[in-house]
Amino acid sequence: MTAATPDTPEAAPAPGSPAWWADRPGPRTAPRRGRPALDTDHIIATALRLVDEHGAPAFSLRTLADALGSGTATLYRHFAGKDEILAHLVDRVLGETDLSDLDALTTWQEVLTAMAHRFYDALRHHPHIVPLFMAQVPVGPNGLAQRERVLHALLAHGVPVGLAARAFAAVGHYVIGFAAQQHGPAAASPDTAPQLAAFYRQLDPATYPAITRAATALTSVPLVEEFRFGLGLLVTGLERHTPHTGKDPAGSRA
Amino acid sequence: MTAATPDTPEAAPAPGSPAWWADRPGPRTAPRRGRPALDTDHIIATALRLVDEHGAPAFSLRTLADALGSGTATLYRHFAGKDEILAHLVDRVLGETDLSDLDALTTWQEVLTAMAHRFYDALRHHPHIVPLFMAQVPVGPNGLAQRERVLHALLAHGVPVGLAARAFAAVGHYVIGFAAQQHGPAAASPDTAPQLAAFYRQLDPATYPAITRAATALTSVPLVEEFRFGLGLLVTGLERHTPHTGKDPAGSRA
DNA sequence: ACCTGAACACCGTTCAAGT
DNA sequence: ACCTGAACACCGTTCAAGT
Repeated sequence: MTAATPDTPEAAPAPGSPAWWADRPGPRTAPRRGRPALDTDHIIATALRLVDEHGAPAFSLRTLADALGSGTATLYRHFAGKDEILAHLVDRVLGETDLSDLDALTTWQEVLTAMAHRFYDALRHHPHIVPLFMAQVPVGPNGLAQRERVLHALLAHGVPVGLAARAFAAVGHYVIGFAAQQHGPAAASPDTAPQLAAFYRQLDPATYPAITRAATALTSVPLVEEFRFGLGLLVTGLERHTPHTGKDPAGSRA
Repeated sequence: MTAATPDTPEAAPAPGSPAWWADRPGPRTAPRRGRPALDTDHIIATALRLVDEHGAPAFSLRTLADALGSGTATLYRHFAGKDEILAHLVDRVLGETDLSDLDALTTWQEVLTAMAHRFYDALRHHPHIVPLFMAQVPVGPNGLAQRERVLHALLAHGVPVGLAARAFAAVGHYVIGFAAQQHGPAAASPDTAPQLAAFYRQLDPATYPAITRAATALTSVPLVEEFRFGLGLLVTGLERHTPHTGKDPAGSRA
């Protein structure tokens, strides 16, 4: 906050927002002396387990406190409220994605594709968390670390910096949108595609001719194949914007 | 439910799910005789206004009933519960997008681009609704009508049916992902991009060199421009998959 | 000093009592 | 027959009272 935004009251930044994360202490781990009754990491890990097992609607501070053998008031000694706990859940899920080997890949296309698939896998592992990714760019410590790694790898492969940033954003949006609609919490079964196809085919072909045609044609296309397809579109489109593909062993200016 | 899914209890389909919409009465408008104290459309319109004005967290059946001059119990005579009302909200927002002129466009590229921009505009008008698009494919009556129109237009321009379905899905996922992260309810200001850029630039360049480089390079890129960029990637990528572009007046085999 | 039971003002949902 | 006030079992959050 240097000088801009003069008349905004900005009473308190919303948990999960950039301004809020900016006020957090860094990635240091043990801020409290002695042994607090409850460990912050332990709280978040338990919360994630509860959401994974019983779904977000069943998650409450009371169930969390019960699982920890504590009371709800105790949670407020570690977090400002429920929203803050949820923001930490999002960042923890992002932290489960290992992108440390991204620099070893040989083309920027592989970097983007690997990043998309691993992010997608993390979201698939925690379908009930997906809605929490809505509504803001995840800029917690883990989210920042991942973003840094991907951008670094793209830049290392000669992708112009503006293109790298927009490519990261476009792929990220695609992955979140895909995971949300195909693996969201409302999907009781691990694979809703067959149900959706059945629903489309059951529609009246007279009123929905194109939908029913498409549904029949799409029978038995695995979800991961559809994911790969859309991702391939983005990568292919990006190749048109790069000075050279990055695959070519002979640099353009060597 | 013909024969499959033998051991699933499937007590009641979740509101908004395909199975749930399948049980809804069609788009007929006046199912009740006489004049009910509360009109269904009026309830949804009021609910949408409340969510738009005060945000989803502040929306409750009690505030809705108050705005209608009624009691919460009365709402249960029109809807099974809050989730059902929210599912109708999603479909109503989709209904605000006018796609009736899609057939007049001359290329499938224009069809996809127009569809994406109009869908995006609808979501921008109702940022608090965006999270509700998570977790399921919107298959309410309006959602189906839009899907039918777009698929029809794509097929009319010679796009193979399998490609049309996957193109629709990929673009839809991209739009939802973009709108969710850039215009979600947590974004108090109408344009969070400057805030995000400021946040990135304030980071320590030593620990986040790539992010800070990218943030500086991306200063003053309008959001709509970034949206257009990712959308262009998808359309460009799709052109590689089509037998002929549909723009070229001379067919590839004439 | 640190923790927390119990209360507060809500919430979605139900149902017996009203008309 | 239709509607709904009032209750039910929750929720996130707070704070005075405990140790």
